[in-house]
Amino acid sequence: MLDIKLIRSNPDFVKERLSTRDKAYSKMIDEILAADEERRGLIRELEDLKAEKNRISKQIGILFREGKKEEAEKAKEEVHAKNKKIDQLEKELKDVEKRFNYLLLSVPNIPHPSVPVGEDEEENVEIRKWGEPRKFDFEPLPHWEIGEKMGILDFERGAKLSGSRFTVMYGYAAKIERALINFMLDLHTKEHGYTEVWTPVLVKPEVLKGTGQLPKFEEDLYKVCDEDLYLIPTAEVSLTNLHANEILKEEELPKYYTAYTPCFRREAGSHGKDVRGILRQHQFDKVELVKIVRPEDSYIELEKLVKEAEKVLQLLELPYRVVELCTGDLGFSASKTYDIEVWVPSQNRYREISSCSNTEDFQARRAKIRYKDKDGKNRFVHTLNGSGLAVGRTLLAVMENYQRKDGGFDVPEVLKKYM
RNA sequence: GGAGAGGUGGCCGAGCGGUCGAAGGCGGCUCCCUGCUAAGGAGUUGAGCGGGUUUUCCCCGCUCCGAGGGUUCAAAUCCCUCCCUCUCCGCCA
Repeated sequence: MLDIKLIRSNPDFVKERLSTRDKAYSKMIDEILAADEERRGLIRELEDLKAEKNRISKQIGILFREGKKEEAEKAKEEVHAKNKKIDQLEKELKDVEKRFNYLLLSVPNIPHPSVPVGEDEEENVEIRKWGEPRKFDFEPLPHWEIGEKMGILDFERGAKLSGSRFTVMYGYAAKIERALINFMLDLHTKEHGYTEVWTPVLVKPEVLKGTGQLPKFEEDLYKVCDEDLYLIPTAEVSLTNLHANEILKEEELPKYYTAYTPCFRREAGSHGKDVRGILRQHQFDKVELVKIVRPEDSYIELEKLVKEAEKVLQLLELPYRVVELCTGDLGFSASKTYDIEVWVPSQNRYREISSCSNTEDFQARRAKIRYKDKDGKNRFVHTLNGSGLAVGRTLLAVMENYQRKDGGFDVPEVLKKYM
């Protein structure tokens, strides 16, 4: 959520920055300003009325004590009239505020000035590459063929149980999945200073509002039908909201959290995309990294975060590249995002395996995560999140990059002690 | 799921329908005292919003005592609904 005071005081700046994402936001800012104007007018009127009412009410107490019954009764009449007006204005205010809040919650974050301007992923900028894609002396197979031949990936039974984009893994695949999770968590907790967290995967709507999935992206989420709970699309949701509605002490910052959780996404709107294999599933495992930091540290922390995620691929010896997302490809809550893309031999291209973002105070404002600074002032923290990494996609990358001519594949050295 | 108890400021804990944003204690901060430390003394210390003034100083107002409704001129205080925590029972991985 953007600061309404920023929108109010500098609408042209906000419009200009948001138009790098999509031109349509200009109109939305105007609507917000209009609603804000209306809202504040009502508040002013209401507060004056309430102040007056409170004053008279206090008088009534005094009058009764002094035995001045008639005067008190007269004053009551006066308050009655005020209450009628107050009720009416409050109803109006409620409506305006509902509209205002919805609008404000529907505006995406402002891209950082360093973010390249562009329309879509075509204009993302490659920052660096690591490793050399392997030259095969045979035609590399896609992971689904390797998996089916080995009998460790079962798409048919996945579909039988749950429908398309659900997979069953047996033996080796299941075991590597588990090994990868342990390997990643160990790396981040032992080498990078993260605290391992285990969280619920069903959360309340306000939690999803905090990180920006609601109210705008409800169709991407799975909702439980008998209760007001949603399955998390990423552990970023539960980790970031750990400190919702809290005022932290400055000394407590930064906080580094990592968690393994399954993630659930409806993948509405991606029909026909990546339908084969385990690249895009409704349920997948991910080890997530979340940082809660002081505003002045957040961009240094973002660079560190990307390196920490990259480290996983380096140790697994999987070739990858880092790209910076352009304004048009930036996620809703992000100010700046680096994607890490791993080499996928069967597709002869790099595919996203991690996304690392600084949301600045966008989520902090929504979730009300603050800290008390040295002067005793409450300020919003900055929050960051990144995949460290998407586990299923890592498994797929291992299977394809480490495949052998005989149809099997090798296990990366660092994983062997986890097997 | 059943029975009972309870949800008040960073924490603990009082609270009669008006004088309660809330006693008291702890903690924090500032100052005094002290050679240092400890002890002692004085003061101060919630959040959000709107407005004024203007900027990082303050002033005025509104709202907030789990959440949402209701009664009343007036609710932390009375009533209803919901949520959560604790104890006991039941059920269960």
